[in-house]
Amino acid sequence: MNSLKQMDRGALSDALDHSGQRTTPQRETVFSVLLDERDHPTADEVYTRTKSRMPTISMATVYNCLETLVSCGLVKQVNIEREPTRYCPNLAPHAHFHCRDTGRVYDVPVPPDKMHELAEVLPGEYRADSVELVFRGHLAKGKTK
Amino acid sequence: MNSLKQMDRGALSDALDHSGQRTTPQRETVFSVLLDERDHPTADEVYTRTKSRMPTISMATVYNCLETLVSCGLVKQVNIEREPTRYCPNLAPHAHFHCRDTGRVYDVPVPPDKMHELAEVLPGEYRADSVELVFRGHLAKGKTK
DNA sequence: ATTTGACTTAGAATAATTCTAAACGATCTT
DNA sequence: AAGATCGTTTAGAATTATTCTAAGTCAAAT
Repeated sequence: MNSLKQMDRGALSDALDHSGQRTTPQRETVFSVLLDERDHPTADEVYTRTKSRMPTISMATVYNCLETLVSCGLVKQVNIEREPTRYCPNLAPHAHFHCRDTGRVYDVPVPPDKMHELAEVLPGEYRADSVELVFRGHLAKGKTK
Repeated sequence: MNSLKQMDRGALSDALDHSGQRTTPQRETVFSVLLDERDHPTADEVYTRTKSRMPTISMATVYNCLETLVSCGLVKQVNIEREPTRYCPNLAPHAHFHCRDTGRVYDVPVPPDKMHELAEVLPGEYRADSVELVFRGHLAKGKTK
């Protein structure tokens, strides 16, 4: 038994079904790990956390599960500066803030109209289907959030 | 002899001096390679191109030179999706467009006011010193530019 | 029951980048 | 000018995130 809420369990099996893939205990557990702590963990961190709930899981499986979740649209990869890929179950459009001090990554909500304005800078021949926006800097004193 | 214009040669030695580093033939040649073809080459591509002008240069030196150029502010690293780091001598603020078909990366000029508007989405506790904006998608038919 | 095919697993392989330690070479000291 | 100094270059080894491989597992379908 993992800690997926009924709603999330449904979303998971729907999405997997929809892309012709199976719901497995490993996939459920990895998904629940991502939902439980939304701090943009790396594959390695996901592995550690998942292993504590399911000690037999392997690193390869964690990579496989993460890839599966990404491919069926439940999870997004967040890549910053060639650091290890991070995983994020926040599907709402948002930007990221990367703290130079701690290396942590925070979600930054972006109003939809701002997102559209952004697209305006693109010359006509470019057809963008995704936009990635990353801020880098420091948090105001002491705020580790 | 490399193909640096007098202006660029000056900018290079100024920037190097300013950061307490030396102007060397290797650094000049790598810099000229970046200026000559602004297609966001990877370190490997820079190595190949540089080697054709300076056959004795090593990969490690190319990495060193690139790092040096980045550290003194003449070149920017462009990281997209954990692909190999690309190098870009365009210092004007700009965004990037990453073509899913060819993998090529194009510069997209961004009006300064748009850049400022962007910062507005950041909650107060975040102090950003850099913004990274990447569009991904396809080029309108046939345009390889 | 057997087969099928997707999934999981451990470990090997890959590839970009960094590290290491030795050699080089220009400038400074005497 | 000879020698010391110190930043730079070099080849190759090391690192590390990720992917690949091939064998094993398991649940559903025949």
